[in-house]
Amino acid sequence: MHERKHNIAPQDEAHRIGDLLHSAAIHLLRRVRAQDRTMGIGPAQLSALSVLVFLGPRSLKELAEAEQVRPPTMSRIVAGLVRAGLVRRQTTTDKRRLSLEATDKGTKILWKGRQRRVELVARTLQTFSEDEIQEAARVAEFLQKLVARL
Amino acid sequence: MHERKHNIAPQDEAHRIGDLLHSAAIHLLRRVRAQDRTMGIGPAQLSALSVLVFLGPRSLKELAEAEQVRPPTMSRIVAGLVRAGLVRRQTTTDKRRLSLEATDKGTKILWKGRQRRVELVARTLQTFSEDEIQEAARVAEFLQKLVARL
DNA sequence: CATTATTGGTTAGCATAGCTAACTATATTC
DNA sequence: GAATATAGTTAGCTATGCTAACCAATAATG
Repeated sequence: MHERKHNIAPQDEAHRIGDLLHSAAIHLLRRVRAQDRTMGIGPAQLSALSVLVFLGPRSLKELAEAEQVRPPTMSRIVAGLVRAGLVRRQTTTDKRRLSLEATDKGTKILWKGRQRRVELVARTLQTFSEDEIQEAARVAEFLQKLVARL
Repeated sequence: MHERKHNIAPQDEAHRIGDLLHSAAIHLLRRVRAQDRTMGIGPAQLSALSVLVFLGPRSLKELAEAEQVRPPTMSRIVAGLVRAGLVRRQTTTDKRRLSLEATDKGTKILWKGRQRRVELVARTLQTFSEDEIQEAARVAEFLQKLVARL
């Protein structure tokens, strides 16, 4: 056996890190979710709406895939958004398909919601030092890279 | 106005980072959640169970606070865990209060679930270089610190 | 070109998880 | 001992997840 004093086996380390990330993600979202409830739109609706606003119109299936949920689930989420006047169903040449797009109201609401959700994290970050904020930027970018590869 | 060429205003930067973190957290959990469903225990139950396993017995109220949910919500989560034989309700000297503790079965299930959830992240991490894994470790620790201050 | 298969979305029905309001039982306080 | 406070539960609402079963429209195939 090789000497491994202060070295953890890489796969154990990967698990430990995965664990920490997972836990951090859960708690971050729990905190943020509390902000969401103040405006009458659920987290799944807000997330789906953000896809339409930032990535543009999508079919229901595409939206479901982007959001990692099944079509019936997305169908209901969209129904809620349409009911609230935040999303429009447009027909296309292929009459099976829908083109889902955010309304102006939806776009406005999204920005406001986004602001609120992010506010909490941003406020906390502002209590950090300059150096720490820079580190936070690196952290966020790394996470983005990681999640993209997931 | 002061010269600010390559410097973004700190509060904007904080918002940008908050946004990235928020988005990363959502997508990380979406991916991981798919793994969860393969074993018959929901995310809220798993998360509550993990508190009991890793931090020890708790009253219902304490558990609700740790998990950032209201007591009635936790009451039902616990009911599910008890029904599944993963958690035990113990009476205490104060007969209003409960001591909730994980059973052996609960502890075993948790470890298995945890393994699966983390697996995906760990597998992805293993495709990274040594340096990147070290960076990931710093990232995870920073996030932990951030979330703790939230 | 008619039939069959595939694809896109919805509906129905189930479970989990979040909430508030209202209730019961026990402790605490005056 | 009576009033008040605290711990949990129950009831009832909404939102989100799923699968199975369905309809409508398109694509593929004989």
